[in-house]
Amino acid sequence: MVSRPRPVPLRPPRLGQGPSPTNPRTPMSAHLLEHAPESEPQAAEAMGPAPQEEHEKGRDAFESEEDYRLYCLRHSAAHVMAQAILQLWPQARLAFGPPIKDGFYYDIDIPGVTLTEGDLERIEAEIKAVVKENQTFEREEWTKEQAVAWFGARGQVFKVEHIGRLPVEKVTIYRNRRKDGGEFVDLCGGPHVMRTGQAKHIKLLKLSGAYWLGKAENPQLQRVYGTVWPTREALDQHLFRLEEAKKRDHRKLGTQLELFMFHDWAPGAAFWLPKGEFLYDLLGSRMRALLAGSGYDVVKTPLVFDKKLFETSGHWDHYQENLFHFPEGHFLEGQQEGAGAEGEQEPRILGLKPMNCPSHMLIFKSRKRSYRDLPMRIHDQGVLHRNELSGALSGLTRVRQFQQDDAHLFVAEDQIAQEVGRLLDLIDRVYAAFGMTVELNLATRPDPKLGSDELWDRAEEGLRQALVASGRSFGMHHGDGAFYGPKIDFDVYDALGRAHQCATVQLDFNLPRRFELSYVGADNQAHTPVVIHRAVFGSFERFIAILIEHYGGNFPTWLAPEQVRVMTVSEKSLEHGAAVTAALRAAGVRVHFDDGDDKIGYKIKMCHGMKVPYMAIIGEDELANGTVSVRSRDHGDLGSMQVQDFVDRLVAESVIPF
RNA sequence: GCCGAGAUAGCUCAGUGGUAGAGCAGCUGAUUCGUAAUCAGCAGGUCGUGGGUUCAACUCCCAUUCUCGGCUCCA
Repeated sequence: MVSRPRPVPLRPPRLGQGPSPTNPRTPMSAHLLEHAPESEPQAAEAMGPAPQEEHEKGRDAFESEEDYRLYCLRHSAAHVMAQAILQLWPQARLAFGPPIKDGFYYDIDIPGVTLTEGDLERIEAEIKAVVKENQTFEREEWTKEQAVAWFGARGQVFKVEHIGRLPVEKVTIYRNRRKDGGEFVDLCGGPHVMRTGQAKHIKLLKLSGAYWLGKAENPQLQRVYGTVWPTREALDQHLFRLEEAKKRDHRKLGTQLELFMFHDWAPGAAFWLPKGEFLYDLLGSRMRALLAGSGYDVVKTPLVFDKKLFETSGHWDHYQENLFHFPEGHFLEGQQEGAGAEGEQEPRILGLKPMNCPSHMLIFKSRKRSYRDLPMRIHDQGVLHRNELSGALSGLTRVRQFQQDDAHLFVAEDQIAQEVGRLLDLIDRVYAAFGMTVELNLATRPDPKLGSDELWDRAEEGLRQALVASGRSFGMHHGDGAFYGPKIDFDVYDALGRAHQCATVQLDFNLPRRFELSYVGADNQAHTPVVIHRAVFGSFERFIAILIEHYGGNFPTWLAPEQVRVMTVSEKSLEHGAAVTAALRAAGVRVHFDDGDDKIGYKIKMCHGMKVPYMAIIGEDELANGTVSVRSRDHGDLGSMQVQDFVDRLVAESVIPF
């Protein structure tokens, strides 16, 4: 029952992390300090004075001064935008407008108005006016009665509702006075920057829907996203970074590199084309081999189960909306009415498994287990289906059919620390191979939870010990564990500094109980094992999407579906080209021979488009000398070398580094 | 599922009620060429699907499917 790892929002890259070929980051702190560049007179004003101090969320809440100041700036930008929107649509009702990673948003309801992309420009123009006025953010404290009266009189129903929920005596409000005598007043805990002029480098990005308080039964609001930075340069860099990310979009590269496709008739399920299937298979088979050699039992389990399995696991009650299920038998159009007639037995209900864990419980339970069998590790790359909401599907990152490098470890309580230690090593080893860094956090007991405090104490302590023993630094996510057990959250950072959650290690006290698992201990008594859900890649689909974007499609030689393209200069060298191709192929190199009659420049251009790591150019010189002229995708013309040297080089670079 | 946007040739895209276009890719021919696009010709689309309005619909309206941006969900 491994929770599906989810992408997490962009985070800034950490120093010293993996390869950052296009690491666009500029040290922000420089801009945020007192002395701004001379060319940016506004910036001196913008970043000079520290943000206002008297507020609920203080400096201490942030990791760095830089984070703190950006938070204030972005929070303030949301106010500036809200003011602009109220100028354009006085009937607008404001909900929440928080700062977020790289920017801010504001949720707004404008009765009778649906914002369009074109409106963003209008709002931006109005924002410029507010920025230019350089209004002061004036902080005031009001009683709740005052605030309710003020916002109520102005139709700000969301603010009024929110005030009612605030567990405080007095609320803070921030006031901006306009030159035309008007003013913008917003309920807000702060903190803010001093003046609206500081939000000069701002850009609105997109529109979307969002529910009031995030609940689908509540009214839907319009959310306007924007980004704001201390300097023009930082804003431009951020916009450039967004463009870069767009170029690396796995959906675009997936088409361009012929890795996978989708079809309307199988929404949320990928077709893996030969080159994509190569990646999929390489990762899967390598992982299977790796695990089989380190004490795992590799299995394959059914896709379709009687609903009883899911009733036992609890999925039927708690996960049914994501479960594909159907009555056994044939679906005949027009015959549904007759079903369930008197005397007829209810058809058996079948479901497609959304997770592997229940099947693994059945395997454990299939015979009497001894403490000598533990830890028992079952690995399964079975096909899983989850009926995700149609609007949630997105490329390979959000699909309905996928596979995981999933395993369940059945352990005795006192084996938790050691097993988790092994997992940390494994996860490090794998992510290091891709040049990705991993950050760890221990997620502890939530409320409500299953199991006694003593059990949680021991389990959390086991995880903590494993983390400490590994020598890795880790943080705490208090209360973020699953209700059935604590877990370790892994944040994996890619080349663009974006964090993803792929790997997972979760303890589970629940499933062993539901399936009534037990093993015989050395004391000849029955004991309940603890289950550890664990995955390294998570879903192959999403991991491959991350890899595509991490490398920008430029896969290293060991991973590239096509490693070398041999290309002839003219038909005079066809024979030598074929011989070189054969030599590479005989050595196991993934090679394609371009023997067409196009010019060599054109062949190179096409080959670059497919991001093949090496080109072997074969002309009359190479024919005469028995050599190849090698061009690298990443380093250009490497000159000529002996065929065997080239083959050796490719073979050496083909070693899978994990 | 909800809000918004979109769907035109294999790909990227133009086309605001009057007979569907471009570039690349493809095919055929010519060309045999040395490190990021050789030339010419040909072929290719029921404009996502189904209804409707209209003399006339890629274009306007309705429904629907899928995709995208978010929300939501992921015990």
